[in-house]
Amino acid sequence: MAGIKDVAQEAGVSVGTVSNVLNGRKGRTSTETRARVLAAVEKLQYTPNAAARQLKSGLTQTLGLVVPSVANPFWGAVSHHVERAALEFGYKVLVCNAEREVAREATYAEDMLGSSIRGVIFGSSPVSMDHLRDLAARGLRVAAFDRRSRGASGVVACSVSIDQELGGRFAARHLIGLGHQRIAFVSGPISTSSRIGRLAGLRAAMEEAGLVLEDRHIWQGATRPGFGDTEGAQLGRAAVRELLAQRDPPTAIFTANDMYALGAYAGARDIGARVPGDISIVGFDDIVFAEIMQPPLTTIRQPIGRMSEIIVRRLIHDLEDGRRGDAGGGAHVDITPELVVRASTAPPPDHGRGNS
Amino acid sequence: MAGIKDVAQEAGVSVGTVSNVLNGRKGRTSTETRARVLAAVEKLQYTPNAAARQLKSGLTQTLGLVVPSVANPFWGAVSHHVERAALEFGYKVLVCNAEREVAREATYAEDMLGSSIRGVIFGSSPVSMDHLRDLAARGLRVAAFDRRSRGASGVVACSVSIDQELGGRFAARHLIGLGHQRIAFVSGPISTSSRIGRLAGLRAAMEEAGLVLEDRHIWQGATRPGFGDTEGAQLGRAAVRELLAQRDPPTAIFTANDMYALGAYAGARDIGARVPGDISIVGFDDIVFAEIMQPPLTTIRQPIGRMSEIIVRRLIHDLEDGRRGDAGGGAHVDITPELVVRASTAPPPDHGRGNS
DNA sequence: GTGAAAGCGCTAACAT
DNA sequence: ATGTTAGCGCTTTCAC
Repeated sequence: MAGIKDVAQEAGVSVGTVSNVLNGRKGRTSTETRARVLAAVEKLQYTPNAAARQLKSGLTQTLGLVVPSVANPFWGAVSHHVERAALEFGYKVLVCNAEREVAREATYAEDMLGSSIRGVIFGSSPVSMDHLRDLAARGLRVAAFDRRSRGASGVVACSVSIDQELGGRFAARHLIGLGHQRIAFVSGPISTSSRIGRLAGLRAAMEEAGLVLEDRHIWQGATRPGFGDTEGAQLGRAAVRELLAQRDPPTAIFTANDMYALGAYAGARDIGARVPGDISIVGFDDIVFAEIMQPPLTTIRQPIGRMSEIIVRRLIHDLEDGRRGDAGGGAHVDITPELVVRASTAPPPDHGRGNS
Repeated sequence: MAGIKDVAQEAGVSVGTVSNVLNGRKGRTSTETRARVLAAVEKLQYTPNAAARQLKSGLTQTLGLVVPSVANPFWGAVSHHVERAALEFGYKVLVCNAEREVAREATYAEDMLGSSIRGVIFGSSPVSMDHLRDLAARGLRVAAFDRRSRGASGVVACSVSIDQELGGRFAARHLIGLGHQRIAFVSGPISTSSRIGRLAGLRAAMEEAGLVLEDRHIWQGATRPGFGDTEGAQLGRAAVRELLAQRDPPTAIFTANDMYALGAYAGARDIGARVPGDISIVGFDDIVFAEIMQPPLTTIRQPIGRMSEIIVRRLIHDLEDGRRGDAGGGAHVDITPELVVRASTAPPPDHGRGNS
């Protein structure tokens, strides 16, 4: 591995000069020297050592992104958009897959601190606020994606999310408008603000319509460790089977994300129920597969391209302003979600016979 | 950010001692000193600076993983498994998303070289062998996943892949056994060894059965830059529409991966063709969605858990043995793929009327 | 315009 | 058992 010294020697100049042509202001080296240095760099296949560079300068042009599960294409898409947005500012992004395990999230955060990464975007996940507070106290700029910075002002530098509750309302109103009265909520652990919000929206809209969301219709699956890839789909599948086995089964299901919804399709098929004939399903996120599924899934879309851009811009701005503490502390941007009606929803089977 | 000096001062010892208790052999510090140091670390929330540490030691416990597209859950799953396998050896993995762009792949590789990452696993993608050769020459250990190290012995330290051609044969034989005679191949650019191999297997099996794979049945979509997330699905969708519009349309389609197959479902639906009634579809990879789709997709499974483990183990072993050059140069492990028959395949529509 | 030299935070010899 | 010190490869004043 060639070092800067080798380059300097090869070009017959000092290391300082090499460093200058490589990243000092333009006017500080003669065209001729510069050419010689560049030639040497080329010849020696020199790659600057990032560790040394950042040790000296103390900062990295890298953002961390912690996502709960790469198995969910929603987060794959988020990674993609965040990466793209960061690139425009000359930043790289280090994507960490926490697999919805708090311990891994913590480990990664620790690593980042040690890697001079100064800004991290957390995707919705079960990490505790205390933990984030701790990180923030140690100098890490924390941003939240798809997760509200509730309460903890000063901890989260900025956050973006859609209005989760509104998303829940959109789904509920659509279903209620179709004539559904017994709507179930299917989710993994309801412990993130996004899931809590979605459920709250569903409940609120139902109550406004004079309906009640029964406890037995809130299906909350446990995340089994190592469930990995198939988690969401498996959970959704199991949920439908159990829900439809009830005495007074729901006629519609609203799921915490599209993965559960897709799994719900499989569950419905398992027991011979048709979507949307026997059971209507509304998902959340609008992942690529939503449109391709048969029937195409009605879902709540999150404009992740825009959201990614906003969070990246804010975080970097915040980082480079360098002002600690209160500055933009807790600035939250709320985005309006969008209901995408496709073919997984229809009036309930008994519609027009027993109701209204 | 507290440094090792602060800790030393707080604990009333020297930096060397702190370093020792943090990572020197156990016996070299008194229990009492160790306790004081640890207390100081705790109090100051000290996090060792990774840059400095690796600058000194010269090596990182980090592997790079370059995947062609996080939008394809197959690669999401691979990331997951590689990460898990690496963790067992105490390694982290830096996942890079090349988006099937050679330039990005190159940029990432450059970064890794600069970050003291010494081993990188490349997922199948269109990078040129020359480029890899260059990286290898500069000291990076290169491993290939799902891509054969054809020709270039000495460049790729190790590689794992399924026997692509055999996979193609499995798909073809299944289809031929069902009575299909006109089988199409749907893919993006056929430029990776994996795709080339799959196509070759299809062709070989057809020829063995006395069938011919017509050129017009090889649908090779161009990857449009920025097509991003939906690339595969979109391509598959367009392919089916075009293929079925031909005068003598294929009765079955074998796709280069499941994403294309899923898109193909949508394309079939667009033109009112039923799967498998009017057109049979066989995918490749067996991503989570394959089972959930309606109808469940017949596909060729790659045992990625096992493959990830093998490649990680080999790469790390190779890295730690430190022997340059010939050592295990080009060691390739071939895994047998598996045909998973589900419901997207059936005899061709005219079966029993015009044939055999 | 270019060279010399002082560290960045840490580890590993080497003293004590 | 602990302290001292010399760098790792680079950037960056500061002289020349």
